[in-house]
Amino acid sequence: MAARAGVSRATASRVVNEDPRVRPRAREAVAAAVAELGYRPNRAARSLVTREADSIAVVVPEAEDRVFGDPFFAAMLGGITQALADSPAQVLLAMGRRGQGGEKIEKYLRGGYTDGAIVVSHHRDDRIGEVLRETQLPAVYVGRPAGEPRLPFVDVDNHAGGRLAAEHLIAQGRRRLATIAGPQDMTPGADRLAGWREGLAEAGISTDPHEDLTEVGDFTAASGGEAMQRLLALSPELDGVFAASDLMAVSAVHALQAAGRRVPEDVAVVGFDDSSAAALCRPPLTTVLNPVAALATTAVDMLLRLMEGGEAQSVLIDTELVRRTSA
Amino acid sequence: MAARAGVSRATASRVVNEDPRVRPRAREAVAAAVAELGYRPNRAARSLVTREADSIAVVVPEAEDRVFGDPFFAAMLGGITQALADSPAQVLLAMGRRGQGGEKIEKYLRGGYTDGAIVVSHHRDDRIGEVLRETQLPAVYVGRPAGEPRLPFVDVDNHAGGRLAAEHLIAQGRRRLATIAGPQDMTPGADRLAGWREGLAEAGISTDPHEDLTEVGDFTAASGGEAMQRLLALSPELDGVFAASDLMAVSAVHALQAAGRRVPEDVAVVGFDDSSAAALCRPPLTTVLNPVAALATTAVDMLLRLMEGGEAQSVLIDTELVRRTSA
DNA sequence: CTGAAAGCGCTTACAG
DNA sequence: CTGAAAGCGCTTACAG
Repeated sequence: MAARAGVSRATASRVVNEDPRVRPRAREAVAAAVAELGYRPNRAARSLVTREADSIAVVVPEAEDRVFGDPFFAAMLGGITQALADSPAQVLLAMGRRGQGGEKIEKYLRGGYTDGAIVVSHHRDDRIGEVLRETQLPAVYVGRPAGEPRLPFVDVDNHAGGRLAAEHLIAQGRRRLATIAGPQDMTPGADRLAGWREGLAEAGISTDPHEDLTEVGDFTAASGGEAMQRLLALSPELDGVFAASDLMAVSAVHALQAAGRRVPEDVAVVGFDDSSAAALCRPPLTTVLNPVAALATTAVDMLLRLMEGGEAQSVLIDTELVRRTSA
Repeated sequence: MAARAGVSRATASRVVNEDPRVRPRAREAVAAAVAELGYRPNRAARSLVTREADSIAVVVPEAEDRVFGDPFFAAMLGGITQALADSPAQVLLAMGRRGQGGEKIEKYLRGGYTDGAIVVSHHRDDRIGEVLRETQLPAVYVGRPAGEPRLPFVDVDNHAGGRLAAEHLIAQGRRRLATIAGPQDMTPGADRLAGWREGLAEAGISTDPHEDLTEVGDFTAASGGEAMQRLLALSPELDGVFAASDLMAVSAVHALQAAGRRVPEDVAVVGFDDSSAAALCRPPLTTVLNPVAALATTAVDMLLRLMEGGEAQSVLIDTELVRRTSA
C-alpha cells in the first residue's frame, strides 16, 4: 500500500492515523492508494504497538438470560451501544453472575481486551470493584455502587422516586399501602424502599414493623407475582402497591386481578422504570421514570472523559412520575 | 514468565496452547509460573501471528433500539451468547440498518475483527450477503435468507407455523379470519403469510382478494395496533386474527379491546414467537412457538463446524402451537 | 521434546 | 515533512 502510494510505510501510517505533519501531496497519494486497494489496517498489529484494545466493555454481573430478558437492561444496553456509535471503539458485552460465566468478565477486564468499562448492575457481593481497582481501568458505574464509591457513577434518584410513588398513592387517597421492594443488596432496591418509607412516614402513615407491608423481590416478573400473593395474604384489604420495577408491577397487577381485585379501582399500583412493559400492561402502568437514555449517554460521556485522562463527577438524574391508568 | 519457569518462550507458548509434545516436567513448571505471575497472553500479539480474531460476530441488520427492544431479538442474542459461553471466542455484536450504523457491520466483517458470523435478521435489500461472499468468512443465517441461499441457515418452519395458526382458528369455529402479516421482504413475513393462506384455502375459506383480510406490519407493537385498526375498519365482523409476531398480536389485542371486542369471546387472536410478551399479555396469548434457544444453539453448532473447515446443512426446525387463552 | 530465530503488520521515537 | 529501523508479544516452522 505504501509502495503503491510511493511513500514509506511510516508516512502511510501517519496518513492513516491523521498525523498533521504530512505534506498534502503525500497525503493524497496515500488516500488514493488506500481507496484503490481497499486497504484496512490490521487491528491486532495496531493494538500490539499502541497497547490499546480499541474496545469498551459493558459489564453486567447478571445471568445472561436475565440481561436479555429484562427490558431495563435491554434498553440500557441499547442506549449505551447507541451512545457509543460514533466512537471508533467496539463494544464488548461481558455478562454473567459469579460462577455462571462471571469468569469471562474477569478475563476481559484483566486480559487487555478493553480500554474502559461501564458496569451496569452491580451487586454488593460481586468482585467487579476489586478487579477494576487492580487493573486501574477507566470505569464508571450505572447505578450507585454499594459502599464508598471510589469510581464515579451515574444514577437515577431512586430515593426521590420511592417518595414520589408514596406521595402519589397517598394523594389518591390510598392508606393501606404495601410495597414490593427490590433486592436489598443492590442500591436501587435499598434506595427506592428508603424513599418509599420516608414518604409514608412524612404523611403520618405508620411504618411500624407490624404495619409495614413490604415483601422483597428481585426485580423479575416471577418474583413480583409471588410477593403480591404474600402481601395479599398478609393484608387482604390493601389498596395501594408500589413495586420497585415494572416487571414486578405487571405481575403484581396480574396477581391482583387473579385474586378478584380491580386495578386501579380496588388497588392502585405504581411501578418503576417506565419500561416497554409499562405501556403494554392492562391497565397501563403508572410508574416512576428511569431515564435510561440519559443514564446511558451520561455514563458514556463520563467514561470517555476518564479515558482521555480527565475527571468525572458522579451524577444523580432527576425522576418523575409517568401517570397512566393503574394508579 | 518463560524465565521464571526456566524454559524458552517457545516451550512456554506450547504449554499455554496445550501442545501435547511437551515434557510433563516442563509443563508443570510453566503452569506454576503462569499461576504465580498471573500471566495472561496478549491477545493482540497472538492474533497478529495466528491471523485469528478469536471472535464471532452476531450481525443484526436492524436499528439498534429495535434490536434491544424486541423480545425475539433479545432472546436470540441471549441464546447465541449462552451457546457461545464455552467457546473461547468473544462475541461481537454488530447492528444497524443501512446508513444507520450499518457501516460498522461492514467494518467488522471486512476488517478482520471476526472469524465467523451469525446473521440474524436479514432483509432482502441489505448487503450482508455480498460482504460475506467477498470476505469468504464462515457464516450462517438464522432465518432463511431471501433468494437462493448460498450460505447454510437454520430457521423455524414458518410456513407450517402459519398453517397451524389458520387450522387452530378454524377448528375453533372462526370463519371471518384476518391476518397481520410481517414485512414481505423478509422470509419469515412471507412464509408465515403463505402458510396461513394455504391453511385457509385448504379449509375452503375464500382467499379471493376482496375477502382476503391481510394488513402488513413490520413485527413491531406499533405496527400491529395500526394494522388491527385498519382490519377492523375493513371488516367489523371479523372473529379471528393471526398476527405474525407476538408484539403485533399484543397490540392487536389492545386495539380490539379498545374497540369494545372481547378476546377471545368476540375475536380470537393467535400470535407468533411465544416471546415473553405472550405470557404477560391479558388474556395470555395463544401463539406459534419460535424455538429461539434451539435456533441459537443450532446456528452456533453450524458455525463452529464451518469454522473448523467442515460442512453444514441448512435445517428447518418444527414448530407447534402454544395454547393459552387468547384463542 | 526443546530452543534460536524469524516474522506477523503495524507505530513511533530518532535522525535527518 | 519523511524514511530506516526498532520493537510491540506472541507463535511456529526448522533444526537438533
